[in-house]
Amino acid sequence: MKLITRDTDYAVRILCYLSGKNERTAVVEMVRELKIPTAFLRRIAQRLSRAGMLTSVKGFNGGFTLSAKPRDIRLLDVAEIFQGSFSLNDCLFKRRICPDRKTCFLRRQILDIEKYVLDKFTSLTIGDILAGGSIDGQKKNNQHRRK
Amino acid sequence: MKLITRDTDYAVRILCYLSGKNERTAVVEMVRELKIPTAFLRRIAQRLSRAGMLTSVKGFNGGFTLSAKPRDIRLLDVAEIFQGSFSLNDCLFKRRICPDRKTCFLRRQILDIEKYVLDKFTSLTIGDILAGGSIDGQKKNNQHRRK
DNA sequence: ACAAATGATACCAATATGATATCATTACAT
DNA sequence: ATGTAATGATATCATATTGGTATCATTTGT
Repeated sequence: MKLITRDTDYAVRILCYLSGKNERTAVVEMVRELKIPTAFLRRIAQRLSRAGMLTSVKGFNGGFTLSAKPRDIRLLDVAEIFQGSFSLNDCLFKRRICPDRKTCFLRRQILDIEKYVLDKFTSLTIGDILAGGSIDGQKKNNQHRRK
Repeated sequence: MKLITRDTDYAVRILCYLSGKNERTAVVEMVRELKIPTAFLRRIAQRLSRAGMLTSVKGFNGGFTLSAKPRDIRLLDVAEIFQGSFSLNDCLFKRRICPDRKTCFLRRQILDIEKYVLDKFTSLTIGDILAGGSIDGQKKNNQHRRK
């Protein structure tokens, strides 16, 4: 059971790092700070850029900046870039008509659980992560104030 | 985001089917009823057997029977046979010391969500699935009575 | 001895994951 | 104008997981 992949994890770190900076930041600098393999970090930053989460500037002194406020970047949207849709529609049984009532019930249970995960991923933002981490974990249980 | 794999799904169907039967049941019969490819069903039944959920009898007139009451077979245990441990320990960061507080916070959130999933999978049993399905979905919201 | 069953494995194709490498393009500085 | 520092786009690769098949060994009732 793996809710987020390494790409998503790295993306979150990149977004958090850029939240604390006002200037454009080049990949080389991020690599230095975040210990993520250069080529990999580059690809992740590019994907975030294409997705509109980062704004990029090419050429000399180029680099990346956050396109939105940390508070407005939802974990769900980050995760979907790298892990595909979290939509509840694509369950195992997509293509066939419900074979019997029993497995239908299971399916409903699974969908309920997935919905819970979806809600959590939707309400958690980069801002929450920054806040949760910077005050030594004391604000740990405050992250749902926007629900 | 896929909470259960096809093996687990098929295993649940097999367990549900055997719940409704008192005699030993051979793979051929299950295949007829459950529309699962023979070789695949066989492998799944064997794994369930090795895990102690089914009791098998070899030879002429052999087959499988449930080893426990439906109410005592937890979805968690079924899923773990096919999908490995749902333990919360194996997060992405297993091998390294927590690189910074921000991602630690993320990790805690992820672990909390995983714990929720774990709880659900633990409380749901084959018995619940049978009950949920057999009364035309009317008992849909009753499945947590044992929590 | 035969046939009907499971046990144990080995294998295979497709996809996802984690990561690297390369060439093209842009843009500043001189 | 040219070199260099940057991102853009993509191709490639190794490994693991998933979904499924095939085969041979073993057991057992008739």
